[in-house]
Amino acid sequence: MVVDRLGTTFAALADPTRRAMVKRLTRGPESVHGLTEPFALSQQMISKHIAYLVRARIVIKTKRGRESVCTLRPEAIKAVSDWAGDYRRFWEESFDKLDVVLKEMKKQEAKDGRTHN
Amino acid sequence: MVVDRLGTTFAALADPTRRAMVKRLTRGPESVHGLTEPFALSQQMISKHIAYLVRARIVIKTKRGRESVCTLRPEAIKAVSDWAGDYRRFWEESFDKLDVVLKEMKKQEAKDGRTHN
DNA sequence: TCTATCCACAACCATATGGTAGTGGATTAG
DNA sequence: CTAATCCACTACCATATGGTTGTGGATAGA
Repeated sequence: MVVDRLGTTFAALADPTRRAMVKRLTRGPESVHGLTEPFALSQQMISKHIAYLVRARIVIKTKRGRESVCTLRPEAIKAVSDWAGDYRRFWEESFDKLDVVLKEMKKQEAKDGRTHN
Repeated sequence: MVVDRLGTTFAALADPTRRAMVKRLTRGPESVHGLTEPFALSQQMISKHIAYLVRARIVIKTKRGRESVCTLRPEAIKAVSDWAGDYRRFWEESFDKLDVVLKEMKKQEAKDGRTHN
């Protein structure tokens, strides 16, 4: 896997559990234990998932007493948004074309007097 | 892997080769052969990568003669954009807070008369 | 001090994926 | 018809990851 930074970010976000963690962390920092509760997964798996998020720089982990507190780094998610934003024009054009096609089809249907089903 | 639809999309986009393919496909549909040329990868690997993109519904493949033509589906990338957009408010708030912190630091520096380096 | 809690580390297994090599079907060009 | 091109399919290997189990360190609370 020749995975670059953005690729690591995408890979980390591919797992629904990790995306749920990210969502939860938007409410504020949370301990590993706090992140374990809603997920019905072992503490070890949660730690592993967090490790992936940390490696992708989506989350920062700091020790405070016997707890490890996880904090969300917004830059990583912004990078995803920026990447997708580059394709905005493409899909907007595509949807415009699709719109044209749909209108053509409707016209055709009107001529045919029925659909192709 | 309990990967849902969006997860499959993220996983497909984790590979830089596949993201490069997506970029190329914004210029219009392309045959498998056409996608092979710029990547210095075997035809088999390109086919595999395309298969992942197809499975994630990012690309549609249609046969035309002896060629398979790949076309980009903008909806999939829009889904990524929409996902990241949900976090927009979070990171904008975060950056505002960061801004405040930075200004506080500058004030402090002015008082100290020097930086902490 | 003693115990419970929070967490990390290691070993282990199954599966998905990145990558190579070989082959053969289908279509196009000569 | 024959050869070259485009592409899919299979087998094979190495590694990363999802997941479990067991364990032990460190801290907080009694």
